[in-house]
Amino acid sequence: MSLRLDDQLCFPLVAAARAVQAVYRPVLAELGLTYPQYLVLLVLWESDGQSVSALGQRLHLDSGTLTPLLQRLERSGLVRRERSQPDQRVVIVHLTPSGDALRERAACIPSQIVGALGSAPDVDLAAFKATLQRLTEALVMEPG
Amino acid sequence: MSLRLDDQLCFPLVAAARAVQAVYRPVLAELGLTYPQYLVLLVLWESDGQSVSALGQRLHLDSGTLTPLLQRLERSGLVRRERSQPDQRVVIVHLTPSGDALRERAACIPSQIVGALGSAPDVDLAAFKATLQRLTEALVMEPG
DNA sequence: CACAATTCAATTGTGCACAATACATATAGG
DNA sequence: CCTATATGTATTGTGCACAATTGAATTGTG
Repeated sequence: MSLRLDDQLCFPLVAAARAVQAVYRPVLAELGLTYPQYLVLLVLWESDGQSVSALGQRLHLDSGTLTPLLQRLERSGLVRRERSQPDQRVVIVHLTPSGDALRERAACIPSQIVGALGSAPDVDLAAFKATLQRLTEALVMEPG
Repeated sequence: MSLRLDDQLCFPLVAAARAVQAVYRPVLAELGLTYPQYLVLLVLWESDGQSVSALGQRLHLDSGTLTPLLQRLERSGLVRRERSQPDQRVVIVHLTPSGDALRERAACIPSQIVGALGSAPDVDLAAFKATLQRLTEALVMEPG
């Protein structure tokens, strides 16, 4: 194994992740969202009223990342946070009506993004995604 | 296109990038490096004495990211920054002897990482890397 | 019941990513 | 030469990622 940048696997992966987020950025900016905020909303649109730790498991993020992010979403009026009655340690995140309504405005985003990605030729998206998921799962289970 | 998290391409990509960086983290911590700092050193080990903007082009990073990162590497004694004589706007980054010497200690990193990734079965690394690079290039050239 | 261990969120601190701006230097046109 | 424009880095501000710690609340065990 060499130390040449072009021989590394990780750099293309990280660079691609940054590049794709850059495609989302202007689209999401119109909704006043960042990409990680959008991910949180995706999860809540699927199933509202989840705890911080449940969101963290789904997105592989910890409370140090989620707490301030959720506070910003709360200041934007998109979510509401409240302690669970049965377990006061747990904070449940709910969509507000405005957060729920944003779902309709976001509906067109996936196709917009796919359109922008369309110029990447000959990429088997399904297989590519499967590879990414296998890789992530293998690493998350890892030594640590 | 749906808004379900599992249907998105981008999230697996971003999650995989984070997971791979997490594999590097403890390995690089022994050298006192972060992953982006390691990338900068990879580029300098290939070819010492590059400008900030040249590093930025190679790594797709701007001065707002690189300037403080390089200042930290300078405080660590691994690089030296000096203005180019012919063009005083340009800052050239040089490896110090200690930065150059670190290359030997880093030599074993790629194989360590490949070992950790080895548990991700059935991933054709070469094809996967090619896909990532095609994707990144297509996006970098894009509209913006 | 009491107390230890665990769980969950929040906080703090460091570092990266990027937009916007500022500022110095360099180059070109007149 | 002198000014307009372009270039290269640095700075500032916002937001994300993560380690480490804190503190409250819950659960398990004796």
